[in-house]
Amino acid sequence: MSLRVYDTSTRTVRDFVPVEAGRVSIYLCGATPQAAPHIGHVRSSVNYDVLRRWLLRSGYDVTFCRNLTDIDDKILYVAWREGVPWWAVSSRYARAFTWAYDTLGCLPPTVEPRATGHVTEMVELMQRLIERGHAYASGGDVYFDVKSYAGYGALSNQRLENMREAGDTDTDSLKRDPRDFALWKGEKPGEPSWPTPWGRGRPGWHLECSAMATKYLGSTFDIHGGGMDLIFPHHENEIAQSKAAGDGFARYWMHNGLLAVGGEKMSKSLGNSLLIPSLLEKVRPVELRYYLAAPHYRSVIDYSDEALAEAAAAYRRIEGFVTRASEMIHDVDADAPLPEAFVNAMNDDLATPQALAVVHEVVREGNNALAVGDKEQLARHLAETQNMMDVLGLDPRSPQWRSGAGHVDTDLHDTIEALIRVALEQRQAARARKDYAAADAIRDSLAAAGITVEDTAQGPRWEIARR
RNA sequence: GGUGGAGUGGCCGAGAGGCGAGGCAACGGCCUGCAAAGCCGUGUACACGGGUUCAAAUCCCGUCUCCACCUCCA
Repeated sequence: MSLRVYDTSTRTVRDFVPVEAGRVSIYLCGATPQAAPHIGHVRSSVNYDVLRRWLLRSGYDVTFCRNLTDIDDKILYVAWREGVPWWAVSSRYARAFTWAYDTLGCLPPTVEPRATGHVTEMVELMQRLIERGHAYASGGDVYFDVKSYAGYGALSNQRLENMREAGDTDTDSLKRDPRDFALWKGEKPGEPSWPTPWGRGRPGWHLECSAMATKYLGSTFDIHGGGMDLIFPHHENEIAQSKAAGDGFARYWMHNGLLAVGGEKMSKSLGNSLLIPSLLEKVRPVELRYYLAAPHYRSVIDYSDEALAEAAAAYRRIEGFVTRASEMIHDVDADAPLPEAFVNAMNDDLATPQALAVVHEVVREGNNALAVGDKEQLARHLAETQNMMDVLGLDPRSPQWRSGAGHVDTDLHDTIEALIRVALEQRQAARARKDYAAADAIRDSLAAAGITVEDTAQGPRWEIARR
């Protein structure tokens, strides 16, 4: 079985067949950096990172384009409110998004284009649309004529007559139809602007994605992704612009489910955002990633501290096995085949819940191999576990997750190791003479210093305790 | 009003006609000097009411509740 994905435009799960064999092009709607990223933004990023890693593991070359909308009404508003230039606002929050993506272990995009760097491409696209009779300039603005494009509404499965008017400008009188949307907004005093054949102005929201996706991925490309809330109007409008202009555009549309709090969608405008730094006070980044990657990407995640803590516990079970097994096995085969059940799960529209069930089963078998000292089986189960977790961006042994709590990653490592060794030798001596009070006192002292001790068949082992 | 999605055991979370996904928690056991970790075992859950079927969480009809989108949004 090869990959099948749910395609929003057909509302069915379809076999994935790329335009060009062996290569996959993905466009992901990234952020509008007008505030710090919240957990919902990061969920989207993690979901598509898993898709990308799975395609890479499946042998594809992947071109991954994630845009940054660095100009829009809210950025201008924040800049006005703070009395700083608009580009200072978008740059500041763009850095915050990059930090969040990196912290969660998302691979950097192949290209990360910014809207303001692609005005030329937008102007060209508008010219094509006007020539073909799908757009018109009016009072400095440029609008898309929705009635000129018969497919309008196909993605979101809506009929034009049921749609309300577009509220994207405050000058609806300039529109031929109130449902027409702005491709370009004419210059206003105090706002940044760029020159066009129709006067100065700035991009509308949707145009940039059409212009940038086709610039970097070609007239027709494979997958376009984003949050469910972007289906309408954003993606509907992208399709209208690009297809009306003659491009083939995206062949598969994927949408991740939103993140809710208390049953309500998280969004900047509702003011219920959970920001990344505060979540990282509760769990480690890799545990947060596990929490976001474990449910199916199209389902709603209703955030709770308890569920986050459970996810962290589940991850630690896997991590514990990998850590203990790695002490016995030093060369892991990164090319070892993945369990068939895991492959089937991932190919089935990225069924990460079933994929993780396979991981847990392999971990159980691995723990049994560890218990009986079967190194051959242990090596196999360890390699399988790490390779499966790597597909999910969750391999505990990856450099991404090695530093931080649980690891001594400074030049003090040898010193600390030696000190703990001394204490453990004294404890072993006490145990040997059955002076358990002394042995337990040493263990308690180590625990107070943040070191947990476990006795195993191979002798005591220690770790820096999790917070 | 239009368009989608959801309701599963104490909790999270899959599945989509017949064998109880998986995890967390709990309880019992094994192991341990005691722990920890791990392993083994313990559950008869599918919003409600009807129906189809040898068999329904899954299909059909009806009902209730919740969420998202219908031009700010990932």
